[in-house]
Amino acid sequence: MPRPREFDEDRVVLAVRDAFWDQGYAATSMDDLLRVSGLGKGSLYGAFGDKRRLFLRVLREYDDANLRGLRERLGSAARGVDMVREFVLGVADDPTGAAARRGCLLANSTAELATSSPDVAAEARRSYEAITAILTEALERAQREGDVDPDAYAAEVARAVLAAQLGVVALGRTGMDVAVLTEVARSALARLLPAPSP
Amino acid sequence: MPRPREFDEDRVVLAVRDAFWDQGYAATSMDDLLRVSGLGKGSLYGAFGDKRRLFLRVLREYDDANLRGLRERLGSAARGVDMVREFVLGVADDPTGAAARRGCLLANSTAELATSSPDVAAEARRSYEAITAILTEALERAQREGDVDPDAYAAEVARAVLAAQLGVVALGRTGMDVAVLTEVARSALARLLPAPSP
DNA sequence: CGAATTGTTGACCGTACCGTCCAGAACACC
DNA sequence: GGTGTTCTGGACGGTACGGTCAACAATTCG
Repeated sequence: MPRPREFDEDRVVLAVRDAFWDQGYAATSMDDLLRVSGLGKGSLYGAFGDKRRLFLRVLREYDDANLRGLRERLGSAARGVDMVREFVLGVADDPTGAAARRGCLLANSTAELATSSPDVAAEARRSYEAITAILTEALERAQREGDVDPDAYAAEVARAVLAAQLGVVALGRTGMDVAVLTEVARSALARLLPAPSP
Repeated sequence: MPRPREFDEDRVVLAVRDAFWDQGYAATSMDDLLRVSGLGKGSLYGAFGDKRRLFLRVLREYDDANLRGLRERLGSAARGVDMVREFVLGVADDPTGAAARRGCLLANSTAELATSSPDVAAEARRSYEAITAILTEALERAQREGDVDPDAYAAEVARAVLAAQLGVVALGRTGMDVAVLTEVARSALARLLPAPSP
């Protein structure tokens, strides 16, 4: 009996995500969101609730997509160590530097909102723990494959790798030269992944 | 001939800094700043200009104080490597975790504003380059003192250490357990600072 | 004491904010 | 075709926003 939706929820979430990503949460107005989504006020509020709820949904979907992508890359990587390296080096992959300047929506949001919004902080913990688990798995595989020192504690290395990646993300946001950024990622990786004694 | 100021500029800058630090730039209103500074509107605008100018001044003074502190610690450290270790471990120093949750004003601001404000991005580049230089000096001293592999390229290690510290700062902001955060810092340091072959 | 200069206060302006609400439109089912 | 249900668009309200301004206060110098 009901009237059907005229819009695709996923498209709206993506459009809204980009707005939050580029401007930050507080600096993005509801008018901005209406503009980029193309919806009217009643539709947006009816389908997603207020600004805060919409943002949290966008953030969760962003994180979930991100985790799915990492698991896929782990599954398809030739070697476990490749996935770990790509995780860090990928931050500086775009030669124009645009992706690095944009950074990560989760990292940006955590920095902006963690103090005032426990939900965002909790989401960040959830996401980073999941990433750590994936990296740990990748590193354990790398140990079996002989690419990483089997005596290292994989979970500990995973956390250090995550920290390094987050640092590279933070540096990328400053707009520093992409070549230098790549060098930072490369040198951090070289030291964090202990090579097996031959 | 003029009427003297009734307030201390430095106190105002510190109070305003705390407001921006805790709430972020966009979420802090001019009314908030008037409240925490205790000034009237005319005084604040007369002495510091608009919100944006005031923020940039606060950020610059924060950075300068930060760099001064690092140089002092380098000067007073018993060994160069101690200063480097303290730089990373200090993030998780507060056992209550409050300092870690608060994070770094520069890192928070860069994540929130780098896209929309070139001034903030430039300030971040300036600050991180200066920190890299200080860390490089500390690491070169550590090499002379026999605490770090003399064959390592100090500037490269310095950049990796900075990335690791920024990563720990980012993780700290999520409110994760301080003990775990300390372990992350410790394990990253252990791998980033190549010990000299004995 | 008077003139000149700067600091202070808070009223005021126009705008933009977020969220609600309602009248009408579009469909499904009978 | 009628009825019930949801969706849509925009008008509307109350508030808070950043910033300006003018009147008044405090001081220094002549």
